[in-house]
Amino acid sequence: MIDIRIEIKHEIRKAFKKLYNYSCSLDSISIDDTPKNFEGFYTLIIFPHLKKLNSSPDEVGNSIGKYLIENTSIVSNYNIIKGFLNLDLSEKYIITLFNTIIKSKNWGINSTQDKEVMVEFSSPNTNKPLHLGHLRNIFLGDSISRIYNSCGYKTHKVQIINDRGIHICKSMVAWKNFGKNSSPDTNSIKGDKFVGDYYVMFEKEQKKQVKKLVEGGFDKDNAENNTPIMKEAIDLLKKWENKDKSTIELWRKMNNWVYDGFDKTYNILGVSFDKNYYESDTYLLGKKNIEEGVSKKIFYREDDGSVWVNLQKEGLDNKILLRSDGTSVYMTQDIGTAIKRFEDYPNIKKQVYTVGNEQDYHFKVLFKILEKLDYKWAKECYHLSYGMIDLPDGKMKSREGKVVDADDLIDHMIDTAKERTEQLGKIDDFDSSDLEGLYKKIALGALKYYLLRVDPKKKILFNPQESIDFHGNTGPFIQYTYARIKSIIRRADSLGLKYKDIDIENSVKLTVRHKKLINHIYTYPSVLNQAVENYSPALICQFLHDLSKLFNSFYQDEKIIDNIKNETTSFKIALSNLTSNTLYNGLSLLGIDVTEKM
RNA sequence: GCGUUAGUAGUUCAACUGGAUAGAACAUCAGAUUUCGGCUCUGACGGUUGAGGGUUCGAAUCCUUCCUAACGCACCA
Repeated sequence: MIDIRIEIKHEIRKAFKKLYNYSCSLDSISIDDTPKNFEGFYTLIIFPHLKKLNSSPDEVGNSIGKYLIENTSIVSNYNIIKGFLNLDLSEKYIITLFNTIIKSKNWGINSTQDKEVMVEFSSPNTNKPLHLGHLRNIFLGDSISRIYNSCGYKTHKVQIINDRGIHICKSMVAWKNFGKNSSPDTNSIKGDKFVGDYYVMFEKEQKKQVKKLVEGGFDKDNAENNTPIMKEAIDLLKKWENKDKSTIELWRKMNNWVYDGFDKTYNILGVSFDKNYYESDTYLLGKKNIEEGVSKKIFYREDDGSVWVNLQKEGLDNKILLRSDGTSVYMTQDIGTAIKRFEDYPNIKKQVYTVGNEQDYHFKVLFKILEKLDYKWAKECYHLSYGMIDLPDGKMKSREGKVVDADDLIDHMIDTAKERTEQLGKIDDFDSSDLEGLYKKIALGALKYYLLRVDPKKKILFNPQESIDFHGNTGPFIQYTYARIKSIIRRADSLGLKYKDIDIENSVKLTVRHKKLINHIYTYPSVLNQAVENYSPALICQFLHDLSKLFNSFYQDEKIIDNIKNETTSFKIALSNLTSNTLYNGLSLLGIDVTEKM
């Protein structure tokens, strides 16, 4: 596909040369979209060139405008306002664009898969169920990997599961003490919820015991590590590290409950992973890599035995890599995991870590360390950092139990979707299993879109009312537009109207709405490129919302299947069909399903 | 204290990386359906872009000083 802007830039450069004997680079020519309230599609900004041209904006605008009309087939008209030259695209050119899109079959999709990329996301701890924060992470990571995929990359979706450490031992202790051999099955609740409840139980009991100790004269910091129940947890962690059989068994059992629960949630969300990395597998690798770094003098060992890296030259600080007792810290296993991943997949061009912005500094340090260790791929590691989610009454705090549970939220969204859809009463020809699928699609469409439409870097204020809104800039609005078009297509099919593989000739009269719609669809591939470059599904949301508005406006303005049924009718159906295909493709990159009726 | 990031209509978000009169959506108000799906469309209202200073043809965007908020600066994960 040819980028329209670049094509225009080339022509303008030629015009400058020919009319003014003025040479400039393509980059110095800036072409913008023409703002809505002015006539035209693209706008040349003349100001930057005035000095060199030694002329006035009007003069330059007129001569360039005339040149483009006479010497290219792109421009049919122009107007100049101040130093801005607004260019109208010719019908002939728009028709070329239209035919290009029609012939490409899958506009915007690059299925070469000749590059590889790894995307890490989700990566939960195993002591708590997934919450709203995870959902943003999961949707982002999943969407980014889908976007990569449609831009020609083979993608590997992975997560690192924090399955080991004091947190899971806390759940284990609580279960041993209060669990009475119960299980998710006996209590008929999801496994992750089950284990999470024991974690909460631990924290409650811990609080009680700390209070007791403090009353007995302990100072607070000391008390936290000296309660009987905490001692038990620490003891369990030691046993785990020494591979105590019954401890490992319990650990495995509880983690498996959690994985069962996670799988159910992932399943509803429609996300999956190609490979899981487990901290329990990789934390020892990191230690090995660090010892090697010490012997190469990249890291240094303090007298007490702890290992550090000095990053002051890089503008950062010193960072500990191994504790004095030889145990690993977070950074340790991240180093090991990164190295292992590039060993597992030597061809990946890029590794994307989807992790919240609270860890910006951590990843800066990690990538610097990998660079110091002389891994060439270190610069291909990218931290896809995203903002936290705030609730109307403040920040989510998982330690205080102030979280929005993922499953509860989804259930609630599905209920709302059901309620609203029933009110509309357009579902007579659905059977009950269709309906269940329909509500789920709408609910998740709303939720995914709501969390993806905001620039990842920015924090999100989660407003429960707005998140389940189906009007305006929302997922269901776009799903509705799709369903609406599909209804037209069904009708066209039943009437035997032709709209596929048509070649539009000049006999079709294009309106401004047609032209805007075609131009918009034509830019889809460049939107995808931008989305990849900026790691931003939000750009796709915006594109789809604009596309839906353009279509609905066109739909309202004129009858698509009219009585005339000539080439123009075919064209309008084809344009609708093209719109629905693009909506379908775009939504699928957000992980949002469409529905033929709703 | 130091560092990072942010602050835009009443609210939630945009602004093509320095371009025009800062755009959408929600909410509010006024309209549109003998019609292919009204979860739609067309308008109106709404702004000193946190504040001041600077850079230039031109600043929400770059520099600077304040103010406010979040996060980070652990032998936590």
